[in-house]
Amino acid sequence: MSEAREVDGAPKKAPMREVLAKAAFQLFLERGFERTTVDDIVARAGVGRRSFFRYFPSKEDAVFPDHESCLADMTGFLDAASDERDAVDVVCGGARLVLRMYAANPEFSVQRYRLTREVPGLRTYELSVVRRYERTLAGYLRRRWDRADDGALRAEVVAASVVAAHNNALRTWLRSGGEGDAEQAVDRALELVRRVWGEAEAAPAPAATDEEVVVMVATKGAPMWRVIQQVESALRND
Amino acid sequence: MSEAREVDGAPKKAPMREVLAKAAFQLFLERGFERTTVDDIVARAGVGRRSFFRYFPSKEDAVFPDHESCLADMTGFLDAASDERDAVDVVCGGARLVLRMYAANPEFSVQRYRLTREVPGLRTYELSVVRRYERTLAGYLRRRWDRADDGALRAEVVAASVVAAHNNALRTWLRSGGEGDAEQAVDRALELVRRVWGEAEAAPAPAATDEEVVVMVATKGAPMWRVIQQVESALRND
DNA sequence: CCAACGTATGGCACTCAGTTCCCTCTCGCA
DNA sequence: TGCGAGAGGGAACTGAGTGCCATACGTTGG
Repeated sequence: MSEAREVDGAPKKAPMREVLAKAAFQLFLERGFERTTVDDIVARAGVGRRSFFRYFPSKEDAVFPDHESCLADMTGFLDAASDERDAVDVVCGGARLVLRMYAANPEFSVQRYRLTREVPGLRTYELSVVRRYERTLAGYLRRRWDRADDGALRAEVVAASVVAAHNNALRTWLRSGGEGDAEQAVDRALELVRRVWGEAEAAPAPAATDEEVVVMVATKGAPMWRVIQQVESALRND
Repeated sequence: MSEAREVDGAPKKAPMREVLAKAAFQLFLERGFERTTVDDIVARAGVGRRSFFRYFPSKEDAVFPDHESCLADMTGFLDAASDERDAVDVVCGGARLVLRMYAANPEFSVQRYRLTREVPGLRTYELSVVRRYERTLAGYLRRRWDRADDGALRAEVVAASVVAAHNNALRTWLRSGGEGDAEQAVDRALELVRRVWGEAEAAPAPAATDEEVVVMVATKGAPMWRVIQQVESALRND
């Protein structure tokens, strides 16, 4: 279907930024990223070459037109989060925002994923984007854990873990061609991180007083992460 | 002191790659990275422009001349590691290799750090280098955890955690100007990861049979990472 | 001693990303 | 009608990176 609907009388001229992004992406799919020049893009979009760089600081930016606003969303989300909530939960919520952006346009996301996998320059660019998300999450955690021992260290490790878990689930979903429930897959991956680093339990913990204790027994050779699972299920079971 | 020693009779002509790297780094410190052109570098090195790109695929590569060999070292280290060892321990050992490369030339590392901080292009490039280390570590863990539940996910999360912990300690050391014991600082940071994700205990566990059990008691509201500390000290205390 | 050959290097010209500077068009407003 | 601002167009420039070929040097073989 055509994307230029004129429901409201006057034909809305599509904003130049979107025209450029669409023309660029088409060409990238047709000829590949490196074999497409900026001149090709502006020729197809029917605009001047200078205009491209007014809307995208680099050719790579045209492949990720929506990350800038998503980063702003994440910043707003973290700023608005209550300090009562478990900091790790909040950060996982921030990661979910990114996922939702990908899941909103499955076919576009999958095509872009395939493109990015094959072009080293795009992989590098994507890294710098991901890094900004990670630094945003780490900054939030550092503020929350200001006074804690090794707060800064833990903040960076947890932020990296959340990003890695998110990306693992996201990439699995993208590789599958966008089949299945991406959000559920990411939640499952993030659960691994929350179980290890979260301060509070996922369960609402209805009337548990601080006096309550839990006793657990483990065999001495058990792997730590399995012990953690046991501890967690024991703590959750109220 | 001069670096062209002639101990063995014939004056050894320094290899072109090092001549170029040295000339490039000098100029980057004097004028900054972006205000230095490749022509400037080859002029100072006294060689042809084409030779620069024979030894460095890009201008950025001249800032990180030793990462390629360090990555090869890490790959060799992981390939040679015994499968008996705790996989997380092995990966931490791999990260230590990188640190030792930085610690071998403190003043160079510190100057390069300051340069990298200020130049976005170099930051991005460094990201892609770090990513290759991370993927190497994750690949090792994935092989080790092939048959485990969520092996691939855990591999990526642990690799990201190790890299984040390493980088946190490394950057703290670099910011300090290279004072203090970098290796000790990194070990301390990696300990946080090992405590959470390591399968075995650091202690040799002399004659502990699998029948031995440990009992621990925790208050119900305690943060998970603190519970882990308790479990770990209980398990260690044999 | 010379020829043939592989390798290391220099030089030149080209493509293309990204920038600078300036021009034109249009729209809103006085 | 005039005018200022902002969006877009376009020529020219810088500099990274590549392709192609010429040159120099050391080595091997006759």
